[in-house]
Amino acid sequence: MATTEGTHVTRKAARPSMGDVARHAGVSSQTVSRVSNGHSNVDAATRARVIDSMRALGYRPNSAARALRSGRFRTIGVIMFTLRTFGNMRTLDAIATEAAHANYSVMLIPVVDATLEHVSGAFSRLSEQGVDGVIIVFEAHLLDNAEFTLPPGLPVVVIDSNAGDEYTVVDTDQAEGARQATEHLLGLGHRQVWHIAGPESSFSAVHRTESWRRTLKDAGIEPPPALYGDWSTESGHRHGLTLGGRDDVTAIFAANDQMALGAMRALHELGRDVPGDISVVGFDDLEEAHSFWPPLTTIRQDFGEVGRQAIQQLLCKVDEYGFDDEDNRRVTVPTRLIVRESTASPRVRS
Amino acid sequence: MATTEGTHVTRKAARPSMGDVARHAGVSSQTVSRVSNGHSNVDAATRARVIDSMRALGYRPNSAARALRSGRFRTIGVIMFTLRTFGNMRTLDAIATEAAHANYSVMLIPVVDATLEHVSGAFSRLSEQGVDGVIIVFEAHLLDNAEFTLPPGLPVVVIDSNAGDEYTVVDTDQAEGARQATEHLLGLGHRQVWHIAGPESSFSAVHRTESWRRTLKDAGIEPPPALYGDWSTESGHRHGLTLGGRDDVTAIFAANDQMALGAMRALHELGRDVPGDISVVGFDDLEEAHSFWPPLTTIRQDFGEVGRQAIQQLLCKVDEYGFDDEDNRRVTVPTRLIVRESTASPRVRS
DNA sequence: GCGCTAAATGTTTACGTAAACATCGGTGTC
DNA sequence: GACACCGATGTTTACGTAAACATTTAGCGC
Repeated sequence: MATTEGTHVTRKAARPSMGDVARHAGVSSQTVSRVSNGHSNVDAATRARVIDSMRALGYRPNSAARALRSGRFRTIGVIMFTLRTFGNMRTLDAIATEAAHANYSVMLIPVVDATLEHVSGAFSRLSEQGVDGVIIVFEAHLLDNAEFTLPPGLPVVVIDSNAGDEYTVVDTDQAEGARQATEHLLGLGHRQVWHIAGPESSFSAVHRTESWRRTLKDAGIEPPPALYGDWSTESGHRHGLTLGGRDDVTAIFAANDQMALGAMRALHELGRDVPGDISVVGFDDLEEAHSFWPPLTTIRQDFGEVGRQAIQQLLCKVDEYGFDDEDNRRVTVPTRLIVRESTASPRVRS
Repeated sequence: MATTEGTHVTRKAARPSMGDVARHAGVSSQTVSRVSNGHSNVDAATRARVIDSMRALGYRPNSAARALRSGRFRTIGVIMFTLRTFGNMRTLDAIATEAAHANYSVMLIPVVDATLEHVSGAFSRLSEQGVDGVIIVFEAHLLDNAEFTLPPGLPVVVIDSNAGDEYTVVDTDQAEGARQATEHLLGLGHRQVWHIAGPESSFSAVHRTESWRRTLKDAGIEPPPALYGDWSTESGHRHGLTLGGRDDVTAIFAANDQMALGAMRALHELGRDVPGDISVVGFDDLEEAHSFWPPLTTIRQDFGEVGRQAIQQLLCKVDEYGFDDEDNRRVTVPTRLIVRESTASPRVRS
């Protein structure tokens, strides 16, 4: 067991600073700084000597001091409502990977629930922790009544929401995806497409629903009422029972794969064949979707690209920080129809 | 469009510092510091005045300066191999939430692949960024050949691995879970339980496999060879085709839900009934597991508790940093059998 | 060889905070 | 009423870095 004195010594054996390296290499600490930051105006021999000393002493730059001095943290904050959805997880993964590439770290700020209080808390925690920019992954309207005090001038990119013109927005092309799904079913010969929608509080859900409706209208079909779920398999199951009980339903477009899965379970329970009696299309392309029974036809979102774009847009803003804050873009990432075995042409009516 | 001068002014309108607040409130900056840190030895009236000034000026403490001065960052690092598994996502969610409770931020360090190079890179990025402690979520043996230079003395907690006695380890009780799954099947009357295992490079997988084997032996049954997969539905599907083709197979324990799902798809394709012909048990309890067809009997892991325990252990180490570094514990989180409809008693042989 | 330029390096300083120490009243004790 | 003491507040200083400025040295044209 360590004595107090012992621990004190342990603590004292702190990380070496630039000064230590400089002394070891026989140069000034400013030269060490230049080497550390890769400035060009250092003699090759000197640089090598400094690097050797860094190695020898196990020098690591102190990010706090660096941030204090330079005002840059090389860190971006990510505010997320929940990590529990497939899409958010994939997006976060892409963001973190892409940020690491650019030599940025990612600070994760979870928002437990979508109350104003919690969101404000996240923002304030964020502005205390040092970040150079923020990516907000919202699916709600909360940015509208923007009571939030984001530190003014802090670069922001929003994913999965439409925050008007105030911020740069990156998002999957929800409308395009919903159109692909609906047209795929129409193309197979279905005369009508029913829709299990996501919650009306979600922008992506609303976009998908609107696009489904528009696509039907463009095809001269009067859209039936949408059935609103909450993304869960359970809600898909509930609506699946309703739709499966009707003879005139031959095609269902669910706003995500989970609800599609729940609907398919309901259809199984009702003894309806998928796709023989009813075709089902999902949205997302979960890892497991190709192993559902039957393997699910769905719309693949390119979460990786969304994350990449978000980082790219954000870092571009960070670099030009203070020069042209008003330049907010809207980046749209395309979707892809993945055809599997849950869709087929409708049976010819007897 | 902003002029250069304009932007300069914008930049100049920087965040107020303690000095500004102090001047505004007519006190010394040290008093502001005391208020900011909640020290008790400040007069109530003074404190109120300072807080008012903070509000008026929109003061936010500068974390870089604070960290530089105090040596504490109020940040913990999380090193993860991948965010793309259900378990890791849930664990991360719990860690982030729990950390926020304790007023800590989470810095996410992704490791693209499990090469020594990348892991070292993550560690070095980590030690440059300031963190007070690290949670490592590994499933591989990499910690053994610990070439890695974690900053000495940095508190570490490892999840999902067994890193010997060097670190505190928090993990799901893999052995218990596998035993529950196997005994559930035996209890239903199955005479043999086949196992679709996770990769041998994964500690959790190995634990589950060993426990399955031991449970069978304890029941006086000679375990059949395990079929090794890679966690993916695809590998589950492959082994499902093999097992489904044999008449003597009535019960399958898959090491995770995805492989169970893949196996069930294979069984469907072969026309075998689940659970009529063959019972299937998974491991994890994905959100969707209760909507698989049939709803999957599985072992639920309490990822939330794992995250909570990890944070708790880590913060406890952080607080006693330097006093008793050698106190490494092993925390085990229990599992729970969730019985659904993919398991049943075996059909009586004709 | 003179001065000029540019490259390499050193010196000074400030970033915002909090610990350590200093000061100044007031309060209780005998 | 002198003294010690304590609580509230101010003053000084250092944390590790990098920008700004200063200095030295080498190279080069004339």
